[in-house]
Amino acid sequence: MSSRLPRKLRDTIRRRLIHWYRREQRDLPWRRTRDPYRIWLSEMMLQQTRVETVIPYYERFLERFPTVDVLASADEEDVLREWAGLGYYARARNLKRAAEHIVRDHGSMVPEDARQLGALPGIGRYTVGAIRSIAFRKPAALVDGNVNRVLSRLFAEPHFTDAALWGLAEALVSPSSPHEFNQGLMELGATVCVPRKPACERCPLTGQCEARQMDRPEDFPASKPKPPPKEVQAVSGILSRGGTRWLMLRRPSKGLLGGLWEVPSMEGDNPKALLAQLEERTGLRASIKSELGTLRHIFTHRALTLRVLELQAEGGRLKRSADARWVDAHELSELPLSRLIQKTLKLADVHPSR
DNA sequence: AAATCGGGGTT
DNA sequence: AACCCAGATTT
Repeated sequence: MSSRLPRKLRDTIRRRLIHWYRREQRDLPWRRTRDPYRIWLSEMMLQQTRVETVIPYYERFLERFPTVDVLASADEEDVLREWAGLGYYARARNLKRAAEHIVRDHGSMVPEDARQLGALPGIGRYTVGAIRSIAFRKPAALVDGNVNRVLSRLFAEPHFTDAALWGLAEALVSPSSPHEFNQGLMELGATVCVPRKPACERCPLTGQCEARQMDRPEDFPASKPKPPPKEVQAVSGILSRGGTRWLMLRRPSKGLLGGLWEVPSMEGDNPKALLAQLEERTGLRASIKSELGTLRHIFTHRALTLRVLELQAEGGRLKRSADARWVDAHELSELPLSRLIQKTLKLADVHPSR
């Protein structure tokens, strides 16, 4: 693959991109540090998540978990709570598990070695390249959505294979300043070479860009048609005790919203089934007191229509369990809650308070 | 190779 | 409403 990249072109791209990045880079929190732990954290949060969304989470997370040792010895629930609202919660569980590995097996130091990094949970090919190039200044390549778009346009290739893309990235990466080159590629994709209406007049690589030459930047890369999210019905029930405590259940650790807390819920549109499941799981009997309303919530691959009911306690006693609790408004604020549950509680006029 | 896994900003 | 974001993991 590198054989198809003339050395002169490679050097021009490197030089122009790095110069542009030095001049135009945004001032972002993780660009003010070389602490590998902080670089790693930023990369985990930035997976499929925009810079502007991540910044406040990043700052708060580091106040609470300033070092890999603090993170490794923290409770998973506390880690999830700092992550709540950011999405893709497996990232937080993997981050915590990886921190434990690093403390136990690597003397609390984030490893430089690609194999050791890649063996950590939640760290794939992209994140290995990001940590090695940005934190350790190793000439490691990386490919993310931005890099894919920039390279596809540079070479007017609508359907790069992964192998071709990674081969190009490896051939291109600057050995003398890999951190600036890689971040420059991503920065360009994020601020100039954007998916729609790219600002080619501000691009340092217009002279090298084949898509620009064809005046068709938006044709690259070709986007694949994605199936629409599957429509799903669900029903939730709010059960309170004296209007001051509410029944909350912990979701299983794996799968959708794993490890987060929710009100009793189930798929389908059958309130009686919900009541039956509630009694089965908690030992509590309840009836339906009122309809609070309907919520619409879109996940990436699922479109949820949720009926929210107010339940009325009819007896029984809560089985002792780590996964079911009566919580007051303060305790509610200390549980990791997804956006969906935050919306559900709001609809029921239940407000977590610190 | 395709499906799963959140949430939100842009256009 | 469509698109996609500093992707990883499971199936």
